[in-house]
Amino acid sequence: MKVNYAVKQLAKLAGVSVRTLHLYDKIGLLKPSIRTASRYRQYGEKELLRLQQILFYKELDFPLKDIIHILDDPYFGLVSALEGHKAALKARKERLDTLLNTVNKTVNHLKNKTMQNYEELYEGMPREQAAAYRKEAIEKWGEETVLRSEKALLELPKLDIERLKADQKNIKQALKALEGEDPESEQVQLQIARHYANIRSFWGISDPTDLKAINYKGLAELLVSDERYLAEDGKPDPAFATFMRNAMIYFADNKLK
Amino acid sequence: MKVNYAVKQLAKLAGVSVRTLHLYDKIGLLKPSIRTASRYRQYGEKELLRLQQILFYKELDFPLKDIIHILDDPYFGLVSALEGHKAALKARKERLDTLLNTVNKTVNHLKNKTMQNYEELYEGMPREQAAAYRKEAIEKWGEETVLRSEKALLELPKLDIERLKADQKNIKQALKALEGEDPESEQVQLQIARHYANIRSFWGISDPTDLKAINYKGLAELLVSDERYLAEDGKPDPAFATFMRNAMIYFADNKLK
DNA sequence: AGTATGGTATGACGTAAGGTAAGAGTCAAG
DNA sequence: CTTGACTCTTACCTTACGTCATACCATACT
Repeated sequence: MKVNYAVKQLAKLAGVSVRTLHLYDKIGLLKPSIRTASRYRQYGEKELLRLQQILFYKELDFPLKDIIHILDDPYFGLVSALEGHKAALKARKERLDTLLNTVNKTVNHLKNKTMQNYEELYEGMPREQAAAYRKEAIEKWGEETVLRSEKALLELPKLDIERLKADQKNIKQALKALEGEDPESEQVQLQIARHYANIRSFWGISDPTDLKAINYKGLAELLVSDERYLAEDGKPDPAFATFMRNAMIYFADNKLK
Repeated sequence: MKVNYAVKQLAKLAGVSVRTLHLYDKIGLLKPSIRTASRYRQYGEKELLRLQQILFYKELDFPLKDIIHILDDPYFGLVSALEGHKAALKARKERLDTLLNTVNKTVNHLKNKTMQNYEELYEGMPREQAAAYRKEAIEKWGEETVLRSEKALLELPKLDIERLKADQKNIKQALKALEGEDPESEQVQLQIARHYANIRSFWGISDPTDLKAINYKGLAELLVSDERYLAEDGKPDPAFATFMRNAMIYFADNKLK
């Protein structure tokens, strides 16, 4: 009563892939007991047992070359090999401990330099205002985008965020000073371009196609429909809102593709 | 005052190989600041700093692809990446713990099934006799060989060693029964061949060239010069020693190459 | 008998992070 | 002008397979 397994059967039995058995055959780790006339591999019980042993040593992270020796050379120093292996494993574990320590330290270090929470992120705005801001941003760009960007913002070093916020303030001030100019003038458009880049940065959008003209125009409409976005000091400024909307729309239509 | 490093200089400074810098250049991880007219790479201070950062993340086991993103994309979620990495490191550590446990168990299991010490290995012989046996073996085959074989023997499952010992006894008894025969007869030579194989196994010599004819003949001479080697029960047997020596020498001269 | 389905064999390419080597060009010093 | 030290690019090698691509084989169904 001899039992024969085809490659796939043996593979399923042992939980390995057919490719693996092909490989083991080629490197002489596990040869089929026979080949059929059409060169199909046939494995018997002995091979199944050997495969179990192979998998055991493989689980111990022995390279296949060593496993060949372990199984084929009865005088192979198995115990010393295991002891040596144990030492190697210990060393690797210690290295991992060191790594974990370093990673922890790094994370803490970074966290101290980053925003701690959403209040801080939206600081400067009244709480309800921040909530509304967020809600509308979600409506405009979708929840996923906003969450992703917030996550990125929270991980950004404080200085960078402060820089972004400061930039935004500067841009608005520069625009405010240009309020009498033609919204299509080069000076205004330059500031609008800065604003666009800043918005993209703030939302963590690196792929230009992610914030298309249509979105930016939507943001422009948002400006006039809710003056809150332009209230530097809490006081609305509808004239400036309209001015900026026009500049943004022109920018979106002409400079963005 | 600008400082320029050639590849080898930078490599030495940072403790990496030139090939590594070539690779980092090719994958866009660290490009030289300029190339000389003859396409020699030149690195500046900025590149040195970047290399330091690269090595930091590399020590944390980040793949180079990730490091590119970490360094080039300011919106890369570094903290989440680190947290995720920490989780991966923890998982690897736990796996290592499991492995260490298994290895330990395996070693203990094996040790229980193997010889514990040299006394046990040479058991059956009086202690001084074992020491002399060992000393002469060292003279014959060299200390390294003997130590290696003893190490192998000590790691061999008990059953196997017992089998070897039993075989040796059997062979000698079979030869004793053939003492009146022609040493060159096929029956005798068959047993001698078994003896030779046994000796080889016992000394853990798997490479046939390691125990050449000359050694085996040396062992044969040893037999008559010191009858202890044939004293089954402690009583010398010079006639049998001579018989066996002849058989061995014939075997060595004719069957071994 | 022909075909649809699915197992099989072989070979080749790709992976991560370089090591190693080959063949050719470059630089500074003696 | 030669020698030795450097450098360039190209390309193959490593581990333990995964993933095709191509072609052959086997069995069941029509």
